[in-house]
Amino acid sequence: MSKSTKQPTMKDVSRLAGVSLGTVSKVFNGIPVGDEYKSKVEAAAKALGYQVNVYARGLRASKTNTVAVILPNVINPFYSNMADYCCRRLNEKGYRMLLSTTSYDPDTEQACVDMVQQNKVDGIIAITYNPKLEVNEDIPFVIIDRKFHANIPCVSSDNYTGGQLAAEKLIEKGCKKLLFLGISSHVPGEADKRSVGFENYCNSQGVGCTIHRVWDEDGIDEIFSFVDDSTTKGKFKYDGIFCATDALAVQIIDRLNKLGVSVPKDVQIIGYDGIKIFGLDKYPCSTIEQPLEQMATTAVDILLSDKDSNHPALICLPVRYCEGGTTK
Amino acid sequence: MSKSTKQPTMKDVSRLAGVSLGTVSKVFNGIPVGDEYKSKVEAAAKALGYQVNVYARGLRASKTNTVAVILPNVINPFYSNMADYCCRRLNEKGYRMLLSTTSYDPDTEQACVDMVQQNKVDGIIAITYNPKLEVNEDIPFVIIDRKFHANIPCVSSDNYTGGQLAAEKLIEKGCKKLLFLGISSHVPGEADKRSVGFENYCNSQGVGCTIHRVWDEDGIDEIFSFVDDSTTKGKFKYDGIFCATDALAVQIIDRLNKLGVSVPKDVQIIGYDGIKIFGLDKYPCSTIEQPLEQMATTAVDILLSDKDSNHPALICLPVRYCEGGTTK
DNA sequence: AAATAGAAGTGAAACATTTCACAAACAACT
DNA sequence: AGTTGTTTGTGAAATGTTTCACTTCTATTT
Repeated sequence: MSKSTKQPTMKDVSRLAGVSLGTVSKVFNGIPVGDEYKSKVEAAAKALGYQVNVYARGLRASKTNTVAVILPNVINPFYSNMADYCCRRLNEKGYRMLLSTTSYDPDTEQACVDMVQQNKVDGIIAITYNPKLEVNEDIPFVIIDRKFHANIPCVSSDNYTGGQLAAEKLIEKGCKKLLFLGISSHVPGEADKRSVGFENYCNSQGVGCTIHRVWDEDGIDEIFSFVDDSTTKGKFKYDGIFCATDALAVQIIDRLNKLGVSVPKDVQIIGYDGIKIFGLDKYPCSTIEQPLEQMATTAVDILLSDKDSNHPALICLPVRYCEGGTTK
Repeated sequence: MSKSTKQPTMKDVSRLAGVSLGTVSKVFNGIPVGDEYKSKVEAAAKALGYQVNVYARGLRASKTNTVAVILPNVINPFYSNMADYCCRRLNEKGYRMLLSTTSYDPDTEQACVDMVQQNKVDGIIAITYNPKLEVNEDIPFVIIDRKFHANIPCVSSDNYTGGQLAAEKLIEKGCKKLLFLGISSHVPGEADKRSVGFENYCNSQGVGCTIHRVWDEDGIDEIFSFVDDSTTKGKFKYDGIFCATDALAVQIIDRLNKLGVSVPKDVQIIGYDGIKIFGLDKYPCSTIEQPLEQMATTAVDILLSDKDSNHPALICLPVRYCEGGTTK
């Protein structure tokens, strides 16, 4: 192990290849150069084991080959999957990933964005809920799940259709009294459209539906008491629930079981996300699955694509319904 | 939004503060400097919104304030928790985290280590299974769960005691015929001690135990067929199982249920890891919990501590037994 | 009071790259 | 053949830090 010799520099390469510094630089930046020169440089670089110094490059040019990914955390499977897929795609494209977690704290979010901006990363991918985030317009930025600013592309799943789909499935499976359960942040995001799609579809089919949404500061207890209040002697008022996330669905199922309400016999439940139980290759509940990998890949590709080739400001990727045992 | 002016440099700060460049540098590097100078510099820096340029610093010095974390992936909760806790601790200490995932591929692992070394990160934390990884001895390196080299500190949970504890609990709860199930990599790691502790404790108590371990290339199917073969008409040969990981335990439980064997009535199961089901604040099975946060924190602290203050080469952090409904 | 050691500030050099103005070579066109 | 235009290589300048050899200043000792 250990090969602790000093790294060769471009100067070493240029000397060995017998060409100028500028030519070596061109070769490594894909700028056209005569074939014989190019091969001389490549041979010399290989012989020396040369690799560009990221810091020197970062200092002089703006090219750092590093992209920052900013997420609330990386424990929640939705975020960690996102991080994983982003990392893979970035590495494929020759980029490194700088990961920051914010714990949903607006100050931390701003600090991350600032830090990352002044460190001249080549771009930022973020999931953030800070309504007044200050971002420098001339650094590539892609945001996930929230339309934040006209000029900043947003990648999300097709939340509206997902909501519709949930309603369609529950109705198809015989539900008559539907309920939506969700926890919202005060910052409007794309996920809000889930309940809208759900409600609209119910109305269009003449099926009654109740929307129960709480603010995140109230926490899940608020929802639990709603569920408790809707239950009398093991009978639940509704026969179909659409939960805004799988995590919520799992908790609701747990709560209902404790109340003696059986899923899916007494009430059918559909979640949203499509996260699999770890290890097992199955869903913890019936769900509307988001194309996580495609979302991450799309975010990276847009970020890294030419700034001028203007992209749609909002990219909704298709969702699909997945059976997970909590519907009939 | 958007404040797209050029970043101020140290020169700007020195000009505004009326001091030399060197003094400004000292202030930002914690090198002693007269109080009045210090406050002048700090005031000027604040007024200008100055922050050091990471790339210039990385070029000149070796200090980059960046640590690379190399993991197989960040989807498996064990790894993603690790990444999350490492990130938090690093940020607390003023460092950034560069995350790379390897998919267990030795070439990728080596490539990550190389890339990261020549980019002069300040240190590396890794979980890797590459037996002949080449690492440069003079870059701080901490490895998790595998004693890799005499000079490289390893952080792990106390696997041996964990194995003993699992045996103790199962025996205490009345099991007479014990079984260990595990998937091993060909590269010896700390996790191998789980079965050793388990077996030794069984022997010391005169309780019969079977160790069934397969190589990772055989995959879980090998274990499934062992389980199938040990079952006749809904009767399972053993009454207590210790699985090397929770992920495995969950799958075994699933399999046993399908065979008509009931957990924990017919057979009790203990896993290892202590990962919680997402969203829910409970364990998917009874388990030996690793102190994940403490492991991450310890790894970071050792990495960042003085190189000279020599640490123990192997740090085993304490585990504990957690009830998860798959034991009586 | 003089001498000296120690502490603290200074400014230029060094770090490894990219970029830019320029030179050289060559082709094409009158 | 002379002019023009295009392409391609060159080497110096520039990027924002840290470091280091000096200088200046203060305090201590005799």
